[in-house]
Amino acid sequence: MTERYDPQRIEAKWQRVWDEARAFEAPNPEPGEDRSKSTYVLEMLPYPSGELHMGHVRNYMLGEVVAHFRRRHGYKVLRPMGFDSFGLPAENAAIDEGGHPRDVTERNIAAIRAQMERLGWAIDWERVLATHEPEYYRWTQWLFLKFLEQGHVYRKDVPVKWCPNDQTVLANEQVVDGRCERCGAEVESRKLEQWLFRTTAYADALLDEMATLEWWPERVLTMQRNWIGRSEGADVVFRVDGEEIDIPVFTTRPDTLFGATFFVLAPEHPLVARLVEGTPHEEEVADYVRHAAARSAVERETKEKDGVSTGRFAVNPVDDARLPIWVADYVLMEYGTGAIMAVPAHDERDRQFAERYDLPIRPVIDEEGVLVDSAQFSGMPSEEGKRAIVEWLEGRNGARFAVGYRLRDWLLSRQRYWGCPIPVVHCGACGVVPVPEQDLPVELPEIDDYLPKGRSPLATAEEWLRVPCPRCGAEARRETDTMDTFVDSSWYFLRYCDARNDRAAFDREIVDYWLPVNQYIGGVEHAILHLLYARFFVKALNDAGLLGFREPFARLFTQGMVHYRGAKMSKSKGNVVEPIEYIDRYGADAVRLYLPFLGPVDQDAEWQDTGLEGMVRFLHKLWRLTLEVADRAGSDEVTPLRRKVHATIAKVSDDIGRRFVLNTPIAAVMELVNEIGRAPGDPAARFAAETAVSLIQPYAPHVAEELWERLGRERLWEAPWPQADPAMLEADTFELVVQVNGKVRDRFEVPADLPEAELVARAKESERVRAHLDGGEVRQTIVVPGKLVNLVVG
RNA sequence: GCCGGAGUGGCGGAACUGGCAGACGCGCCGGACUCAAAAUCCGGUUCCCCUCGGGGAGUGUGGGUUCGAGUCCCACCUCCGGCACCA
Repeated sequence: MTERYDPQRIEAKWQRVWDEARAFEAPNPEPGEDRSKSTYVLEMLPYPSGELHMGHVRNYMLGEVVAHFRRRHGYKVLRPMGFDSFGLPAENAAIDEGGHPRDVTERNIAAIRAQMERLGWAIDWERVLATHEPEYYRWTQWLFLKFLEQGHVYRKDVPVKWCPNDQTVLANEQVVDGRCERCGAEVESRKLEQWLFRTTAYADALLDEMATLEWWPERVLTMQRNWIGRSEGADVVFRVDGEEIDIPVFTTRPDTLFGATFFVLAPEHPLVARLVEGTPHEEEVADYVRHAAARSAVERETKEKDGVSTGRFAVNPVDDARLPIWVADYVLMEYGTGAIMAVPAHDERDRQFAERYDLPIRPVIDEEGVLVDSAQFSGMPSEEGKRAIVEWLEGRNGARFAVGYRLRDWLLSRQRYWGCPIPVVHCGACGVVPVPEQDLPVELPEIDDYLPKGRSPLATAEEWLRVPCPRCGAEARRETDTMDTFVDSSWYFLRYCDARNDRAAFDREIVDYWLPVNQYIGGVEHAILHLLYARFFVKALNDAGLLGFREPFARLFTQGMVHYRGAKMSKSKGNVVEPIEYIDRYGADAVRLYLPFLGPVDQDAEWQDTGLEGMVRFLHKLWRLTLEVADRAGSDEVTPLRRKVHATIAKVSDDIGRRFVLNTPIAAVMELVNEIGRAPGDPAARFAAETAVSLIQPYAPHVAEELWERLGRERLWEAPWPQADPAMLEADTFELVVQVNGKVRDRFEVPADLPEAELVARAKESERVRAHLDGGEVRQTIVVPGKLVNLVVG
């Protein structure tokens, strides 16, 4: 009777061993150390929301396998972990349950870390960080000031999206269908002076440098491309008839300029009031503007197009035609210049508007795509016309080529407590003054009430608020807004490299050694914002000379979600499966093994309890068979099982190392173990078991380590990865497949070195093949060496 | 509408450059062990026909290229994801 596999006992044992051996710590490089044998494996840092869930396990298993695999290939592996610990949920929990958001957060971090340790993840805990710690956000603030100094941050009075429920300003990115991404409340519009990052200045860099990201999923690149939304066209200047006022418009269709029949301003356009002042239209237009402002974003998009006339005219620079100027909210102030030339013949939206208000429609392009009724440009293909018209106008200062972007600047101010304070002081005399570097961090004050009431909760901390101006010494006030948490997570991967540095955010030499990240792993939900912001940060820091690279993540992998009972796991649906329950029952190794086995890791997958049991059965089998063969003598005899071992090594190594496919390696090892069970007396059985244990180590390291020890070996975590012997991959016989007209009719063993002519002869001798020739003549034979013979019969 | 991705057994899914479709796991069926059951282990399992041997069909649909197509090309259908009053 062999000893039973007891996961709980061996898991605790090996976790202790690894801990004492500091097995997964990655020392920083000596000066000048070659970075080619190092690798940085990074998973998106978790938000500490309480418990670890299956999605985390699936995510971190990917990094886990890569980290073990590369370490055993001789790489120095950096695999850190941290917590994205500022943010609304902790603050809301504190408001609901009382207590400080910090206490809620730190309790959650401790709980999650304990569960991660229970899973035995190969993480360098010496580098752990949490973004809410002053040791971290001190440098977030320092970076903010650096950005300010470089002109990447600015303040602006902006109409902001305001969530009446969360009492905070939302980034454009956080508004979905006119509703708050977080709570679903309908978003309102307000004017506030806000801090923004000038991300638009990097629009082209963010777009162009995507070309270097060959290892990113196509869909993520597409999403980023769509998000930046670059379109080429021209700025064309229209003059208000009878006034010295020029209004530029952005258009991607300068070829249709001759088809413009009216002109539209967004209701928010600064010239609207001036154009109608003192005219009979003043009241009607003011009315319309007021109503448009009150409309929700949803309403504005779904309703039928409407607008009002200003009674004014704009002069079309191409033909001096007088176009009536309208105000309509289908024109957005945020895109282009907030004004458009309307070409109802060639633009669907303009056409709808023209039909409703009976405005003229003038086609200027025929079915062949050639310009008509366009003065000297008539007869030109429209693409050529675009260029020609702009060039012609350019000479008369009426237009210039221009590029429009969908991307907006990143609004980073938040009127909330639980975030990184913005390190500036407002002085009546000096204006906005940065907090001097030696006074960082500006720590969060202790306050009683975190609930925002239309202004930041920090504004209630009277003593904290009042400071002397760092420049002139007069009484001044601190900035009371905090930063969007995306700021915290836009540079954490740099901090990991030099996590304990208390003199700088990071040392450039060390960061340049580890980065770019060799493999970044996370949810596709971060495909746009987080990844775009992190890329922006790195580019800006590179331009400031703080980094030697321009893209943070060389290779990206986005993993799918884990579903349960046909739906996304969520607390409200009550279909959450807690990893810890399964770890208690079946052990960490079974849970670790199951998540990557579930299906292709880039796709969503369904958790099934019986599936997990299959993993438990496999581990028991591996355990039993390995102990059975453990005290056998080794043998070099070449048997089918020995060949199978080498084939498995090749398959597993290729799948993990080159293709980054993590489920099929598990299947391959299972297949090998099944073979051991079927050939118990095979002289290669011990070698096969040893290899199976070694190959499964990245997935199930505890049981693998224990069995490795029982096999008389030590320290599997740093043992070299097995290598397939190429000679063993080529058998001296192979199974020849014989086809007739492409259909398999027979198969039999033949020597591997048989010449082609002989293969064909053998194929023709087969009785089963002859039965299918139907007396027909073999007109052609196709031979694929080592594989098949296909006889073509006419 | 535009862009990206995917359609394979009862289920999750394998099949890297065209070459034995269905690896591995789940489920189901049969067997061993057991007084019995559970657990465990072993075997079978694409569908249809067949007495054995075997035969036929088969990767969303319709065409095409090829000795040979899940894989390549064309058209279409369905599903998933992203973007969208973006001028």
